[in-house]
Amino acid sequence: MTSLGRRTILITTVPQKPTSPVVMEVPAHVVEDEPLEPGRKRRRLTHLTQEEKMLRRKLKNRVAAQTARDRKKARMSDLEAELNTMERENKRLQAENISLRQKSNALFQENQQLKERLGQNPEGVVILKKEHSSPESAALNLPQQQEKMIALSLLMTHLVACLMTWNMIFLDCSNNYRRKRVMSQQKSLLQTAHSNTFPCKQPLLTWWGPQQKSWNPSMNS
DNA sequence: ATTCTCTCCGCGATCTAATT
DNA sequence: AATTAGATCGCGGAGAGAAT
Repeated sequence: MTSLGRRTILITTVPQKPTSPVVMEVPAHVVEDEPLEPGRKRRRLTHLTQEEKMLRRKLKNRVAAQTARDRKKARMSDLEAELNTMERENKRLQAENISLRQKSNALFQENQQLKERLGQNPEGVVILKKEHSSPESAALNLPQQQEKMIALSLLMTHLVACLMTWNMIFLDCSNNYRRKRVMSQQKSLLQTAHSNTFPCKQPLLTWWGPQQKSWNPSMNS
């Protein structure tokens, strides 16, 4: 226990709105806590009267309520920042997806044209006849076997390119799907911030504290 | 001037977990 | 099991600013 003098406690939590701050006269020994003994989490208040306990309770509750509000505000602020970041990323990925689809279509068209020029049948078997040899190879006087090899390697290159492009699109789509699911989880978290039936078993966010950007509690000192 | 909306705050009730 | 300190929730009052 410390001094027995009375102390004026001035509580102003919102500096920009200093409307009628609560001024209370509280005996110092009611609110001034000595450090807890090691291992102990709660202090005994046997040295206080019932009235002092009520007073202390009100004061502590007031501070706790303000702390809880600050904590909630910080959580919401962090969630909103994260939501904005994810929305921007989603837009970027959608644009990239469109661009990749366009490239894939262009490559597919080019591949079709090359197949037609080579006289390929639907099963993919190349039928090269002497009268179908290209004017380019005729001009270069390339042997028919050599022309066949070039045509085959061109075909293979384009097929591999098509395959890679489609693979990229598939991966991109699945990534987008995963991101959308995370975003919807975040939104539902915003809506049920204080619900007891929290849907995620593994919390996505770290707990409120000095490690967060928005840590700026307007605590009563 | 009055009404409406938003934000902040304090309080009582209730819940949770530590302590006796 | 009962008690109790601390945390959280929901409500209502007060003030500020916008809308009418």
